[in-house]
Parts: sequence; C-alpha cells; structure tokens
Amino acid sequence: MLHVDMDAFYASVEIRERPELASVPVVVGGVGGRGVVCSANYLAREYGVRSAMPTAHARRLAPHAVFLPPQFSLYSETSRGVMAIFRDITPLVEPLSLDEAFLDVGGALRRLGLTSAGVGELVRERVYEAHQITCSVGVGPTKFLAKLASGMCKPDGMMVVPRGAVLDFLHPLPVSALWGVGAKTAARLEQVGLETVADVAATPLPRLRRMIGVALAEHLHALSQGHDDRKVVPEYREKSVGAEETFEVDHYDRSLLRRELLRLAERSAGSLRAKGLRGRTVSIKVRFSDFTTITRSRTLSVPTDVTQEVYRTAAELLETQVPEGAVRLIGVRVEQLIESDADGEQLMFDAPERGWREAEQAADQARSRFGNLAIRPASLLGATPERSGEFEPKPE
DNA sequence: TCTGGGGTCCTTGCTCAA
DNA sequence: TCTGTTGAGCAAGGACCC
Repeated sequence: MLHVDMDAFYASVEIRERPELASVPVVVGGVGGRGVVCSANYLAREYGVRSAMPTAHARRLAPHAVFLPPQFSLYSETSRGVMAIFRDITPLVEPLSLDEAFLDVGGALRRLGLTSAGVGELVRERVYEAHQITCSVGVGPTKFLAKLASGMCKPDGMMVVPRGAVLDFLHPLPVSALWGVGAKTAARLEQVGLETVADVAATPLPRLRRMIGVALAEHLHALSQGHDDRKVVPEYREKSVGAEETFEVDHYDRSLLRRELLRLAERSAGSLRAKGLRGRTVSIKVRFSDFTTITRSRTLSVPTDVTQEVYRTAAELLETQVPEGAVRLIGVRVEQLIESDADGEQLMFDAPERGWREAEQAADQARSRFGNLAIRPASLLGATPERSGEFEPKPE
C-alpha cells in the first residue's frame, strides 16, 4: 500500500507558476479579514505559519511573506495530471483530496518487476518530471501505516514501514497520531493517562468503549494494534453537497441572509446538477458571532436538484427555526443523494418542478459559456459579492 | 490568535409503527 | 385494549479530516 501526499501543494503550484517566489516564504489562503491559511511553503513554516491558522496571525509571524489568494482551478488541473500518473501505474487509486491518494500497488509490483519502495520512487520521479512539484510517499502494509509514514518523511521523502516492524514503529507515537484522534479526543485520552499508541493498545476494549464510545474505541483499538483492513476504493460516491460563507462582518438583517441563502442554494443545486445528483434533505447551518453553531434540516418527499426548491426550504428553516442574532456564517447543504436518473419516472409528473429544472439547466449552460455573471436570480442583481473572484467571468 | 470551506462519520434523542 | 420493546427514520450537534 502506498500513500502519496504532495508537499505544500497549493504553495508549490504557485511557486511553479512564478519561480521567482522559490526563495521566499509563500502563504496561500483567504486574504480577507477572516481568512485562514490553506497552504504554506516550508520557508513560511520556519516562522511558525501552519495551515488552518488565521491569515492575520500568519501575517504577524511572517510579515515579509508573499500572501496569495487560492486558485482552485489551477490546483484541480495539476491534481488531475498527478492522479493520471498514479492510474498509469495502478488502476487501484483512491484520491482523498486534491493533493493525496492511496495506491494499491499489489498488481503493479509483478507487472513492473519492482518492490513497493521501487514503485514509490517511480511515482516521485514521474510526478516531478511532469509537474515540477515534489511529493512524499509512505509505504506500509495498511492504509493507516502508509499515511503515517508519508507524514513522517515530508517534504520530498519516502518511508517504508516493513510488516515485521509495525508495532515498534507505532507504539512510541502519541495518541494524536491515530487517525480519528483530534484535539478533543486526545485531551480525553490523556486525561485518563493514555498518552501513547502503546497505552491505547494495552487498554481493554470495554474500558475504551466506555471512555470514547463504541465506534471510535473499536477503530482506535484496531489501529493501535496495527490492524486496518480498509481496502483502496477507486470509485467515490458523494454523500452531501453544500456551500457556506463567512461574512466579513456579522449580519443581523434577515433579508440579506435570505439573499445569501439564495446564492448558496444556487451554488449547491448547481453542483448537484453538474454531477447528475439530487438530494432529499436540505439543511442550513448558522454560526453566530459568539461562534455557537446550529444546524436545522428538513427532508422533502421527493429528491431535488432545483435551486428554487432548495432555497425555499432553506429560507423556511431560517424563518421558523433560527433565532435572531448576529450571524457570521451561513451555509446550505443537500444530503441523502441519489443519481438523477434513478427516479426519473416519478419526477416526470412533477410539472412545476420540471419547469424550474429546465430553466435552471438552460441557465447552467449559459453560465458555462459566458461566465457566472451571465445569468443570476433577479434578487441577486446588484448584490455585491463579498468574496473576491466568486462571480468573476470565466476567462476564455 | 480568534478561529475557512467542503466534506464524512458518529452519538444521542425523539417519534412512530409493528 | 393497553403496555412495553424494538427498530427505522429523522434531526441536531460534535469531532474529525484535508
């Protein structure tokens, strides 16, 4: 099993496009007042800059760094090229995000006459030759071990965890190394004296279940013993599609929040239509100024990909279930997805919805030709986009 | 320091029907 | 007919991942 992780991916792609940045700290992230860091090159990390850190904080740590807004289309294009290299080596590729993937190279070993480490080196060479960016490769008997290894040899490295050395490798690590242990769970485990992976492995499962719940306990206990039978799954099914937005300043105004919901409903439903999906549950998320967050959802009788229907449901939830207050973030998500043609028969009789869908499909086509500003709901005309780039016309 | 955006999965509590 | 149990479906929130 191989885990391949691109090094400081967004920052590396930016530097490839602008080689004069190679010798300076580079930070990619939201450049607005409430943005966070998406990616930082290793020069920036020397100043303590980390991903997910507020950009304002990063600016204080590295005031001389170059700060760039993300260009996701550029990273997606590079990612497609990198994934194609992986698939050229083995068909069993499971992308986890734009910048990392698991590769099951069992079959490729025989075909290429290489060891796993040899395949790892081949991957690294081909990625660098084609895209001028480096990646790190972890090789191990399971997904979890391969992923741990790739994280430990960054940047531009490779690490092999042999089958016979699994427990020696794993047991001295802190509990936070276990996949699924974040800050909260680590604190809970440390509170009862479990500080290393060895401590978790030595804890009886019933005790662990009482501490952190059945599913997580069984998952972590298995990982701590080196057990992880998850296979590489090349085909991927989305379970939800959504969009959310943090405002530059908090908003109380309900009509403004409804307009924002329409914009987000348009993005979510447009994404559903582009992917040939429909969803049955519409949920909204509201984060208030004190960071408390609520979600409210409603399940429809028939799955939809129609903006107007997603918006109507979201707006009703806002009006009837969300208390007044200063709102810093609002989001729309559609869940319980099915393929669009899975229930075509039933929807054919839903005339009003079909009318909206046809209009929206025509608008999607116009937008794909003339850019996002070409067609918008009347109530969004004149509304100032609060985030740069979102509504800019697509370059030809 | 002051916390993005797009997701997944799990737990808990409630309701309803068998 | 009433009561208790169980499981499914739904809703909400939390933690986690990149």
